[in-house]
Amino acid sequence: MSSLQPVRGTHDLLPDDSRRHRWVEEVAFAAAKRYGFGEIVTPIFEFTEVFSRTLGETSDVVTKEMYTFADRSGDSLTLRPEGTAGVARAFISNGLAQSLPLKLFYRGPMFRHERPQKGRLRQFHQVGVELLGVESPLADVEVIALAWRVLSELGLAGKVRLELNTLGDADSRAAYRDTLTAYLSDFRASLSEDSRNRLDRNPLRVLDSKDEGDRKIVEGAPLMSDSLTPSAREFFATVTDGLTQLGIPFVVNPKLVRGLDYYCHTAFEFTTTALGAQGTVLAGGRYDELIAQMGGVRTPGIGWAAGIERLSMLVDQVPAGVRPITVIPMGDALRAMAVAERLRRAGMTVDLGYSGNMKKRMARADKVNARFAVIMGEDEASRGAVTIRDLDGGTQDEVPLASLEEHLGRLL
RNA sequence: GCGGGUGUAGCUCAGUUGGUUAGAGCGCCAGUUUGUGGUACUGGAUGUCGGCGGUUCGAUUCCGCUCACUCGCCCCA
Repeated sequence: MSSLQPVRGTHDLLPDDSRRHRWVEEVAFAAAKRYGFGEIVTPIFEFTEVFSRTLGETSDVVTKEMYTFADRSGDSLTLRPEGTAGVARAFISNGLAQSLPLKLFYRGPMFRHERPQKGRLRQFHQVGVELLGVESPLADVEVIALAWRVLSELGLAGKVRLELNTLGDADSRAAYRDTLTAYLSDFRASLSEDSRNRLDRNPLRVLDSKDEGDRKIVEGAPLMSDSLTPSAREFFATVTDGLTQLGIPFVVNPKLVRGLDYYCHTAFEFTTTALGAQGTVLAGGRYDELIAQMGGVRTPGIGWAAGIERLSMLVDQVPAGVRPITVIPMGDALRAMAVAERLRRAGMTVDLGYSGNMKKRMARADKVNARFAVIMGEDEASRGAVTIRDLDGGTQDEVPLASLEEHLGRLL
């Protein structure tokens, strides 16, 4: 192992990648703000129990994917594998039950010790939202609408598909779990080994098994929708009606389940076929019992998270950045830097080479995609002037140095 | 964590049926043009042939291990 390689599953974002990454992040944040969300920034590590108690002791994330370590005082800490648990913890720590409903947006790195693949990293980045304190299914509709808005503004509306399901309330889930387990147990011997394990630990997961034999068995399985209590059924109907009224396309997938234990009622996923095995691009659901489970006052919540790397791979092109102005000195480089400073003070983006003759500096201007070059030659200097060259048109004009900002301002 | 594929210059890739100085295109640097770019032409630099070990007179080429990436499973954003 070479120590000059990045750690497995981590990645450097060079300026071009970074521009794309930030753009995705900013589009999401800007949309969230329009829906009334504010940003929350929580630590990237927490006490281990923040995650182990909320995500489910048996979930894969907790049992084998967390970066957990003892710090110098012996506390067990964990690099966050997802964002919701930390937001829930912050909600309790800060007594935010006083200010409901609460709309929070977050972004940043997450860590999971998985086997890396395309679209699956050990340090990856998410944007996400949480809406806390609203019992009504209208919250579900609005939060999904925001997700759809974000994806649309990233130009991905045609590339993703919204799948929706309900996991019901606690009573519905308990009832369904029983009937499903009873059904699957009859086929125990024919199930795949993975699914036999799932049957014991989290039977709902058998539903989305990819094993051929399992799928046949699952086809005949009882559906969640048959076990729903009347109120859970009505809740889900309001969500689907709401999405229909807002013109957001979706398909109900009765086999859609969630990996993390805290979900109930609405579960949804935006998926794509363009990323191989990593088809989920944005996913979320409702978690009414999470905060109570963590020891806070029972506060319903719903949210989603999206993987920035996965979104970035789907995005065709990001808007170009600002084109700079290049200042090219023929003689006194310090004088040029002073002029560059003047232009920057006036709000302009200015590139200034550090060396080279005129030809070199012009070539550099081209490479940084400069819009104009300000040429500071000795001839012009003697007249108190400077030349502005239009790099697209190839034309140039001499203007007084004193009014350079004004001239450039007109041209830009 | 399990199974398959790949690993040669900054990038994309060719090549060596095991044999002396390992190639192309793009990019980079310099020049044709000592005050003018994006084109063209000329020249130049750059590789522990992923790493370690083995077989061999000799390995970038064969074998083993390892690391990384990648595809599928698992899981998930």
